[in-house]
Amino acid sequence: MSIQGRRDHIIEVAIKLFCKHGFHATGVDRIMREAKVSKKTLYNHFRSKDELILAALQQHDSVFRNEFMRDVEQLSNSPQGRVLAVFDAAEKWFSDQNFFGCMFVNVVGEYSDTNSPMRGVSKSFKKMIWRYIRSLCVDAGANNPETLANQLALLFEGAIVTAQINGTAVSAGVAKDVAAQLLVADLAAPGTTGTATD
Amino acid sequence: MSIQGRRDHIIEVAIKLFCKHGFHATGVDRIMREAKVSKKTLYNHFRSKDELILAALQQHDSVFRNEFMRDVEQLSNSPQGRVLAVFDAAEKWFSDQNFFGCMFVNVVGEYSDTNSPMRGVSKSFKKMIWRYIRSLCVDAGANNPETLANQLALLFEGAIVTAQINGTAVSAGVAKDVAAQLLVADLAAPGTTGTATD
DNA sequence: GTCAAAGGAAACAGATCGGTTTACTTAGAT
DNA sequence: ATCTAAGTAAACCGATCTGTTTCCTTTGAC
Repeated sequence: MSIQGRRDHIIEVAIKLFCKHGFHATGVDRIMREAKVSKKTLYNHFRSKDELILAALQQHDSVFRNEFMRDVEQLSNSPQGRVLAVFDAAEKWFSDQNFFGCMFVNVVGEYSDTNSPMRGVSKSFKKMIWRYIRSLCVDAGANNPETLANQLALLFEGAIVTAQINGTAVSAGVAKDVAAQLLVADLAAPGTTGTATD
Repeated sequence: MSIQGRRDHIIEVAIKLFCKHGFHATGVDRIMREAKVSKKTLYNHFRSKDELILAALQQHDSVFRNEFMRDVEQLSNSPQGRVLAVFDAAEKWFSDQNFFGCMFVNVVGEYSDTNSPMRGVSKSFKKMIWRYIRSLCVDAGANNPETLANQLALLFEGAIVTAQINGTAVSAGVAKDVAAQLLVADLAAPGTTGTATD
């Protein structure tokens, strides 16, 4: 296996374990055992467990972003339909066998220090999601895309956590219903300027 | 100090540490040190760390429930105002120096086993919140209190997580705006029967 | 074929983990 | 005053934690 492929494999295994068991509960020994890699190799690729966590978060950001956007765009072709398709993509995500909530929410629960690099990655991930939703709102012709994106992002977040705790994907449908109401309300509304929440 | 008071004091310290640093990251040594209690005493009150975690969750459930409901009821006197006051109480909560997100969301991120007692406590906490919101909706004369409660609970959850990640309380205001729209829409709607999401 | 870089297995280090035990002290009810 | 229940401090247990080191094998470029 190539050197980069090995590194990616370690990260992939780490992501799975971090999502399932959390960050402090997942030891380096377990990651190397399940990745079938020696400890020396792991520490040759990552200077510390914290750096591996950061690399895992960044990789997950990239992978999730691509898969999620692809799903949304495949689920609907109309601009307004895509705004709502966010919640269909969410439902698919929640239904996955390996859904354990949002990795970026989970990491923030274990690292409360505001200056922690993990929190920085989480914030930027959520901002990326918000920008994506906003772009969908703009494409849909929203009068207040920023405000609408704030609202939809909140629904999205709530649906994730609710699905995680209750172990069902139905929250995605609830969120989608609200999203549809908010979208039609916005399209009928006068164009006042909204602001971002972050 | 009374025997019950000592037990409560340990739990209180444990809650603070679990919220701030997470569950796996908080060792019993640190809890006993900060509670100024010997290890023998701690294990005299709790058979294991897991039992202490459970006791902390249950205690937090009770304390939070009472404080939150009191806040909501103090923030508004009208039935419809109280539905929205949920988000004013949330804003107050998010603004607290010691706000580190929802303890019940955080614990689920560290214990993914569906049969874990921690997850059971989390589910029942969220169900309690949902029932409270529903009762407020009923009092407000909602046509579809169950559906409306599903929607408002989702917004509530989203506001919590967003406040936790971004470190600001503005998400409460966003959620409140949406809640107001949903409430007026419900009051103007025909009475179809909704269902719970859990 | 040779040589260097990388990997594997395992021992090792020092700290911390959850949890038990020992020996001694305190406080309260009788 | 006495006796018991509960407390403390600290040693101790085996396991696990992150991270390093040693020694030996593999592999790929030249």
